[in-house]
Amino acid sequence: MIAEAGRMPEFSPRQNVVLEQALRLLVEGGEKALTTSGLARAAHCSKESLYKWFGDREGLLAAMIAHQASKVRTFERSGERLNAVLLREHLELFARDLLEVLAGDVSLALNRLAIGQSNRDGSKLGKLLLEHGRRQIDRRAIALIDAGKRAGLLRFDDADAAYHTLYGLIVSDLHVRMLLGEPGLKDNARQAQKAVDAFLTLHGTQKDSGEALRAASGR
Amino acid sequence: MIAEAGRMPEFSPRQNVVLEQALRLLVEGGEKALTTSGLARAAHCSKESLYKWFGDREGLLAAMIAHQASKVRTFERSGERLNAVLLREHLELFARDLLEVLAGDVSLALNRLAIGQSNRDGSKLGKLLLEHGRRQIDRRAIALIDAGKRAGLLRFDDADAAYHTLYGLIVSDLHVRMLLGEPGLKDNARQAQKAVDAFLTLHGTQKDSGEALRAASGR
DNA sequence: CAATTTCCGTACCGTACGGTACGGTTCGGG
DNA sequence: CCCGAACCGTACCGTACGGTACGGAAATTG
Repeated sequence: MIAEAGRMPEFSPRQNVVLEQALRLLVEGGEKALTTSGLARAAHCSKESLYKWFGDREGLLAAMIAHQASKVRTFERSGERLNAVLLREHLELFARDLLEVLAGDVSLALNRLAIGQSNRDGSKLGKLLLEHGRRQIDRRAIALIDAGKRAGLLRFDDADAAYHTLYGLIVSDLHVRMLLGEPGLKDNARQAQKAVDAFLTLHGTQKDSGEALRAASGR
Repeated sequence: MIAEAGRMPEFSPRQNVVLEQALRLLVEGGEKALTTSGLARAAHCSKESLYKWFGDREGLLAAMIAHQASKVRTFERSGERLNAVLLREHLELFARDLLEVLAGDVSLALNRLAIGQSNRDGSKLGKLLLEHGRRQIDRRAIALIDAGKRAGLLRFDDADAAYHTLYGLIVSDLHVRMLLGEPGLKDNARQAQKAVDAFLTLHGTQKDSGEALRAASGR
């Protein structure tokens, strides 16, 4: 173990190119299309190098998840002072970002891959995907609603429970439906508004309606 | 096409036994464990019979979904007159049933299977799973909340949207987490209560708290 | 420039899958 | 009782995968 944990592995540029090709193959053709031979051909490298760099197939899959996660850094700017309008805007932005991320090609492909493997490998990939892909966005949301509580705009006992409520209101069963092949929503922004309205009805401290606030803030 | 639609295929008893074995193999070992040879061995039938009965592998998977769906008939008793207590109880019962179904071994295995195939076969299995496995429970819930509205106990514009809200409050991201290999909840009933409380806060017409109602009804 | 390491492309190996073919057996109808 | 259909068990075929081995090219190092 090295002192600087959390950002240790990180691959060489050449390896990143290979991982990018691997993701492309996975997105285009699913798990069956991601073969060692196929990846070597597509990325113009040798199978021998693949096994030297990533160990075996599972190591390659794990590397793909880590690589993808390293591309989605979520910024946390919690500097500004919150008011009701700002909180609502940040919540809606989070909701739209979440819906967009979940509907992304690569996200869906990786989730399908991990789910497909999750009952024969002891769900190692599943754990990895949840930790790498989810922790970032979870922390952003919890930090936001915690700030809302400190500013007296939200009321709840358990931040984690409140966050799960928010998540459920935003996503409902959409994620699973998309994983099963259904198309996404026509209007993510509308869904984000509705979800945040409901969330503020449940946990907000002010009685103003979403409509009124949106009218007041000029959209 | 035969006149009696909706319950046409239905397999012979022998075939149902084979399908049951197929589900067992799938639950125990995932998709990789469900091979034609393995199934023939486990079910004491010949591969030739499998191909005669189900066509090919995909036909077998579809038959497994249909077979499983045929076992989960949901009863609709909408006779009795609704009041606030009764509505809440029915909503909580629905929530508990939903959580229990989603956490079931066979349900998780079939969902994993369909999701794993959904980006290489045009999501045919995904459609099938959503239609067979979901329509029943969706209709039960929508009938319930529609009855709630007719009884003046619920208020909403779009029953479908309200149902999706209820679903999100009950399930949140739990289904995906379980598909990825995480264990389920410790207490489904508690989660069901919380979700129904929130749903009634959003769409109920009466201001009584869940706590008060539960105390009044003696649990 | 020479030595050494890294890498590529290909060929190869064992295995296991989906699907087919076939001989022997069971079983129900005439 | 006999015939045909359905079925079982097994053997077989072509294919494609994960993983390894090897010879030669390219790049790195001193």
